[in-house]
Amino acid sequence: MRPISKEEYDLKCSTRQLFELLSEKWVPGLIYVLSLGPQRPGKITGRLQGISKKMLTQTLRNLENWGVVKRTVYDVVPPHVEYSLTPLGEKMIEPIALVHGWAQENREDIAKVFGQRLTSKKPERLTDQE
Amino acid sequence: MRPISKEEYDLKCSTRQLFELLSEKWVPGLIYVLSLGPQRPGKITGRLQGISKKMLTQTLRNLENWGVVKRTVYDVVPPHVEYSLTPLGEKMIEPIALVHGWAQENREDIAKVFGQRLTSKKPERLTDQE
DNA sequence: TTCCATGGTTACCTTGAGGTGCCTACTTGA
DNA sequence: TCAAGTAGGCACCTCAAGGTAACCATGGAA
Repeated sequence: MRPISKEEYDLKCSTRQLFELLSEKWVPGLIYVLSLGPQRPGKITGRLQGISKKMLTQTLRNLENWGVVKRTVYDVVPPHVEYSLTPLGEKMIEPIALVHGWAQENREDIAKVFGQRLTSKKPERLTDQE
Repeated sequence: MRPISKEEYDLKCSTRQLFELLSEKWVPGLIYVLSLGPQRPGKITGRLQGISKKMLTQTLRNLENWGVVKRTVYDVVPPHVEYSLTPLGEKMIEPIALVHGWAQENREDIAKVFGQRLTSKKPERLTDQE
């Protein structure tokens, strides 16, 4: 009935690991943007509202080391660099797309929760049990 | 062809918001555990390897404020408290289950990436472009 | 000869998420 | 009278994620 198996949510649980990977602030966004096709850094910055140059480079460097992203340099001037997904990266689109699809269908609910989250960072029970 | 729409990944993008919600360390795990049925804190701690008492309470309190989790107190002694998902919480199972399912099918890939991640926290280009 | 665009690197700093430990309150049982 | 189990609050601390800003190298345009 419930859709999730009873597997322990332990440190070696792949679900937990995946969430840990995807919880790095710019990772899902970057994979998402690159899923639209190979991109130059400038373009990526334009599409990822709010990312700084440092975080862009850093996250790309990480994804590169993980084998998720490929960096291609064209030896011209001014420098021309392009980032694209590796086959492994292409695979990672799927879970992101799944979440994306769900998020689109449940905008209102997310907005509701997200609003609550913003207004009460410090946890506080709103209505006290009597 | 590509499964993700061209919607900007901006601050109001529900996908981004959802990832932000789910990236809180214990949130997916807690929703997952509660998806197995209402649970008492002791039981939850047992199932969520590594969570501290403080983080359990804090995360539960947050989820409660967001309307995702319901807290029920039975006035007996010793105290008996139970946490369960609200209808909204039940809805949130779905994206988590989707990621969960994908993670199960792609354990090896995740392990590969996750391993890389652990060995190189500080980003460093492994092979230099010549 | 100064400026711009490109793609980075580096040092520095702040913030807050998350961890540890100790305290309370209640009642039952040894 | 003291321990133990239950639920949780509170103070404190640390580490690292992530932000800002300045700097470098290059060559063509103005």
